[in-house]
Amino acid sequence: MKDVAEHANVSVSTVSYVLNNTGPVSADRRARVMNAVRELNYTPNESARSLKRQSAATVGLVIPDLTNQFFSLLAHGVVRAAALRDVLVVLCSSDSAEEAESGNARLLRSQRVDGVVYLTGSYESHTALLELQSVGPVVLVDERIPGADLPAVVADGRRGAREVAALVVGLGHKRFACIAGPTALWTAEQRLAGYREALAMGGLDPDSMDVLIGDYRQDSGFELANKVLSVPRAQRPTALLCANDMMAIGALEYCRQAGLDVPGDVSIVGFDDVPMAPLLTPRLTTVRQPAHEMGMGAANLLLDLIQGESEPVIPAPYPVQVVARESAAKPAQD
Amino acid sequence: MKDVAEHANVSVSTVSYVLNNTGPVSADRRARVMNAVRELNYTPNESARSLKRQSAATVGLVIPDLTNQFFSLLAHGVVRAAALRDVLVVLCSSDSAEEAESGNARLLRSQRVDGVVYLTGSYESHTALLELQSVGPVVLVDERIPGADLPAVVADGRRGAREVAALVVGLGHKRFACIAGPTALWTAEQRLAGYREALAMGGLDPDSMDVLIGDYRQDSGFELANKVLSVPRAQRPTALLCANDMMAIGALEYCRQAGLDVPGDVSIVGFDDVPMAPLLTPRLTTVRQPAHEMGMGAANLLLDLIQGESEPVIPAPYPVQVVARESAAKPAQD
DNA sequence: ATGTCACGCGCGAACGGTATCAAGTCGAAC
DNA sequence: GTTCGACTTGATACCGTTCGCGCGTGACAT
Repeated sequence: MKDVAEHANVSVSTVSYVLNNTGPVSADRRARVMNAVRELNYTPNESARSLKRQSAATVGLVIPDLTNQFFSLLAHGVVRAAALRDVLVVLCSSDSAEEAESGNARLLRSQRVDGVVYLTGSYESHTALLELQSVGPVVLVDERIPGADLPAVVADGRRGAREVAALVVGLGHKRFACIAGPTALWTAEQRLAGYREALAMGGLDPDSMDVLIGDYRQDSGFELANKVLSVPRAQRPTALLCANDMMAIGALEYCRQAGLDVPGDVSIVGFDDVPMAPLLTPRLTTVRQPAHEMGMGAANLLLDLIQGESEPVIPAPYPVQVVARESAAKPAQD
Repeated sequence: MKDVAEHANVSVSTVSYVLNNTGPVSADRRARVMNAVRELNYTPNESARSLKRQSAATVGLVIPDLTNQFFSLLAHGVVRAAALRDVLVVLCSSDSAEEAESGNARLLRSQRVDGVVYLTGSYESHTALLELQSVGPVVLVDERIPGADLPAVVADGRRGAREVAALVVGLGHKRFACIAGPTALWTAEQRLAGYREALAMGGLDPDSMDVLIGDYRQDSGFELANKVLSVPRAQRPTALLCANDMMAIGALEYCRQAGLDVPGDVSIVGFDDVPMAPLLTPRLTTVRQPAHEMGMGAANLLLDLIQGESEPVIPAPYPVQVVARESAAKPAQD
């Protein structure tokens, strides 16, 4: 920068002024500076900037499982929105407990990021989250924590669940089972509530539905499907409501291995509408969440929060849409 | 830090010494400092550190398409390995041309990252890459650039392609078509070469194979399958070699829509073995690349390069493994 | 008992910017 | 012709760390 100043015959402050568009600089000096910058191929040192400014133009993104396409779509949205505002994104995996802990804890509190977008997965320790919050803004995605009122970007999961379950009820199913998400998770709870509402509205007893708790991963979908479906046909549920697509995929896989026909023997629906959903056999009936938009929304919300200008405008729940495919159909006539 | 020093009745330099384990410090002073650190809940300011040290303990990761599970697995490997060495990862999408350009260019040259792991996708502008290289180490993953001798982490794609093609040849197929990757990509070329070798070894004329150039995305797989398969049955290839799984999935989807049976009418194989591959119908025969390991390998290589101590030990190509499933079978008897 | 030496420790100067504030220039108005 | 003010510009302190030096003190050898 000193070089640039010399080269342009001005002082460093002037260079700073033109680079940041702060302070008035006459046209010719500005031009001289710009030329010098170009000739010297100069780029400001961001470390120095963030040191002085006490902000890093960087946000953290903690994500439970990149393999879940719903999360990668979200991540992409975050990266995109951040890039549009000239902000970098550092990626943290919270796949395992240690990763979550070691990574997140030291992350924020070292001035390397100005805030974080937190996608919460199956594993949960809210303490880590609250600790994060003490250092900078945190926005939650696809989750909401009842106690603290953290800004959160969510979709209308309850409604989506209700609608997709209503669809299945409308098909004539009577015996339901549900592979739910971790009870600690608000969204999981919402979806379950939605399912039950739909049953009730369809004149069915919500309590008759078998509820199994999964962890949003494919494996647990497989195992729980095994548990709930490997019973005599007469007691077997004819419809399986899965709280996300990964678990639905696991359930589908179980059925395939167990020789159960979907939707002939059992209807299965998921939640999220990951890109993979329409590629399965049968194509998965599910509820579409606008993952990419939610990611962008979260990033923008966080950045607004950080800049602190517009006070936090927490977005309304994003609309969801049930997409009916082939994995749910009329139950076989008994 | 000054607070810590005061609180422990030592000078700031002493604090720095104990925090970095540099310089000799007596036991009791060290203890006092540690206590003060704990009591004050102090964390060093990383911006200041990187300013002084001229390094950021951060690497960049540029990735073409997070939705492709092969890439997300790789990304996870990179993040994991980096975390193990206390290094942050900033994520850059090179999904579209502008993203690639705006993101990458300013990324490295601002001292915010010490190097980058570059996953090259379908879109390519080597110029951007070379520019990156002028500022810090760059390691390529799943790609190699003939001209420049960049350190690269690759799998033995040629061998994998040869073996999977040999498998299909062994099944008795005679009419082959291939949906290849972009010709600009070394790995794409390697795989194609492998396919041709296998044909030759099987006594078939490699030039008889129809080669279509895709871009590694699902859509192009669909379209090219359409192009090559929508011909009278007698001329239709009985085996379709796809240079990655996403395109194979597209091809599978085309067959489904066109009413073509796989593998009855046409056998299809992919490359990568993404987690989704065994979930398709039919389960996709493909070649497994150790994506996670490659990601970790790349990160470790990059970090070695950055530390500059051990001179770059470019790893040998990672072994691949053909995994035979159901999408390739004997051709129908004519 | 005294001179040396090594080991611990603290001072102060960078690292590369930003922003405050005082100084300087110039035109206009009295 | 002088004063005032608007508009630019430059010098400088500081952001939080790291690290090269030099100094003081204890131990050891003579």
